[in-house]
Amino acid sequence: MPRRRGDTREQIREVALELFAEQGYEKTSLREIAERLGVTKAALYYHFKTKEDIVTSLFEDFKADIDELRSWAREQPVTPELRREVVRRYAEILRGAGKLIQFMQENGPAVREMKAGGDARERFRAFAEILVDKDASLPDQIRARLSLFSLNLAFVLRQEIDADDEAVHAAALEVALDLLPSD
Amino acid sequence: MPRRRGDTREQIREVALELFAEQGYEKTSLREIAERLGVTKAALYYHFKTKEDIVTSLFEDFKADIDELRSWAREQPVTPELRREVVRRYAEILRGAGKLIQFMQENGPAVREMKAGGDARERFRAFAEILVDKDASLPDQIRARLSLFSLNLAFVLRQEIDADDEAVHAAALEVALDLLPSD
DNA sequence: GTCTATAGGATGATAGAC
DNA sequence: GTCTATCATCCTATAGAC
Repeated sequence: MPRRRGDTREQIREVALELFAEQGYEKTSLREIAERLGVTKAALYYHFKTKEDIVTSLFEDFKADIDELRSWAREQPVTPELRREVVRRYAEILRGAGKLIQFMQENGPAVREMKAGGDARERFRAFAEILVDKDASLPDQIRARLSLFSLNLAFVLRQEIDADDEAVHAAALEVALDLLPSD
Repeated sequence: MPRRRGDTREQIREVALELFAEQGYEKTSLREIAERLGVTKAALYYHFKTKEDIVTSLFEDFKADIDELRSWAREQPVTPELRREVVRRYAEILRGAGKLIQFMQENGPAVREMKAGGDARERFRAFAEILVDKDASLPDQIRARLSLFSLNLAFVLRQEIDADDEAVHAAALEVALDLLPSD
């Protein structure tokens, strides 16, 4: 059965993300990705210039979503309600990006060294500055970071807590909103 | 200048932890560790049977501290004050283990596959069950996990927030205590 | 677009001399 | 305890045929 035209690139992305999230970036070889797809390594190199290029491609949609949210937020006056809305929208973006978040979360050293990873971390950092005043107390600074983190963490906790994804997600969002400065 | 007797094993541990935390487990080769110490790879293999064995050794003190805290906690009646005290003592244990925590945190896939790593994660999981009732609400479940996590996270945030380590640590502890169920 | 074949190198680990 | 030398295996990446 032949692969449908234009499908291969997308299939590489899917399999790569799956493996990167599951067993890590370094431990996942291009040979393994190719084998799962029933092609050779050389075929991968036709679609992506390097291994890192696959990661870059994986981050693209996520980066675009985050940038859109950030530029929207920049146009609004900073109020407690804006902050809550930013967290809600951020949570919505994360929903579709579970494996990417897990990959980012659990492959710090590898991600840090890649351009796309550094960009994503920088975006994450920039969000914290929307959620809390620069001169807020240290505990509030930490709470704001933890708020974003609680959403990321939901993906890890789902495996540990016995409850369905929808419920965990809703609960994580509730916790995240509680962690914002009350002003 | 000759190395002092019995020092080499300890020096290997120090350099390895430094590199594992900084650039990741997989990206750190035994050659690199040996080079930093001015010895050869073969010398490393005299002190440790495998690369994973170095990690096992790194986790040993931490595991002992955690086990002691857990068995102490088991003998106490579960009250809100016990929970707060457990978090305080956990925070104290983490203080001396910054790089190990960072390594654990940022090398999920590698750590997960190693016996010592799995043990450490299991201990972490077990702590959550002391901090919150099994039948507590889902948000409270998440908050309890996030409480422990906030302490871990302090080590990462120190680099990002402009404040001295002592202050960040104290603030992280305050946030952690706030996240416990109020009962 | 996908293949075979291979370059060029690093890696974890071991054997055996000193 | 530390060394030299080596093994077997894996890796990313490329050249060139089909």
